Amino acid sequence: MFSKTCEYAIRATIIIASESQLGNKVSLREIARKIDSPESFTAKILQKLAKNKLVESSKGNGGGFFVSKEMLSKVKLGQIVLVFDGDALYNRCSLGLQDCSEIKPCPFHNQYKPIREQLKKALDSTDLTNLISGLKLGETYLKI
Amino acid sequence: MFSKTCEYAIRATIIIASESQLGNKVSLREIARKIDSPESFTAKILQKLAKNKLVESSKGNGGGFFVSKEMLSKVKLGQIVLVFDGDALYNRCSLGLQDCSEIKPCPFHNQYKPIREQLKKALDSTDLTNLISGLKLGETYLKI
DNA sequence: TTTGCAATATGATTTAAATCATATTTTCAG
DNA sequence: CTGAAAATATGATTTAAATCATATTGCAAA
Repeated sequence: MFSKTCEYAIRATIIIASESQLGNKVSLREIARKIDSPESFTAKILQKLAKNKLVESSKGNGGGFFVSKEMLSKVKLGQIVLVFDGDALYNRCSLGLQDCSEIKPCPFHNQYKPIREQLKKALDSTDLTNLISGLKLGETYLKI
Repeated sequence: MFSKTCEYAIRATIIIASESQLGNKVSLREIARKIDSPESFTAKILQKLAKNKLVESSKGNGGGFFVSKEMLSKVKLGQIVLVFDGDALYNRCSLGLQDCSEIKPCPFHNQYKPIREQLKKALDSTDLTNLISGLKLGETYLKI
């Protein structure tokens, strides 16, 4: 569904959010290790996250990645997906037709529509707090 | 959502089903033209469809691709997706975690689960007849 | 039984995604 | 004010998906 890069981005953001709630910053090295992704690849992803203000970062000794308290509830999963995979998931015709729309639906459009809407809703209503709350409680996991 | 190859495959199958209902066979050339896909690429896709018995084919003069009446209701959209994209859509963790499961769900698992099930249901309950019925009525379209 | 049409088989190329590597800049601690 | 830690910037490589090209096989009609 999501690109691999996007999957990594989401996992990285969850790590950052999770640590931030404990008051910690996380370094690239630590994130890469925790999401089992090569460092230089992870670096690019984190840069993009930071540039798009989905996470914050500070350079230098003692620096790292983090999110502020407000961001925990403001940043939605859908925003991460949008940055890394664009709006294809939301708008692209499931059969790849250029002209597919409400007034000229493709043969699968009407069956797919409610599913896409449900997905959109889930992505846009899930914020970072939602994603990390289960982790602390031991109800959800982020291990490979 | 689907790979491009899979999208082409679905469109091709719809064309074939649609023509079959009128008693016609369709040639590779015609299909490629109608789904706006290069011939040699389309050829590979059609071969795979035929090999997996999702469509039938006959060689030689007057030959072409077609589906029998029974197949129109037996072949489900989900089967085409399975052949071309595998079961990733059904089983792969949305965050790419190997261990994600009901007992060790990832942070998005529970939100995603109902959506995936709805999608699975839609794919497995949509047969070729469903896909072509709207076309004849002018309610759905397959043009680029 | 030959000829042309049409599917089949296989391999090569191109393109985009994923991954890897290195150099630069910034910040803090000492 | 210097050195190490850390993010940032950019480019190269690898891998997989998508696309292109050509040769082969089978069928049916003339």
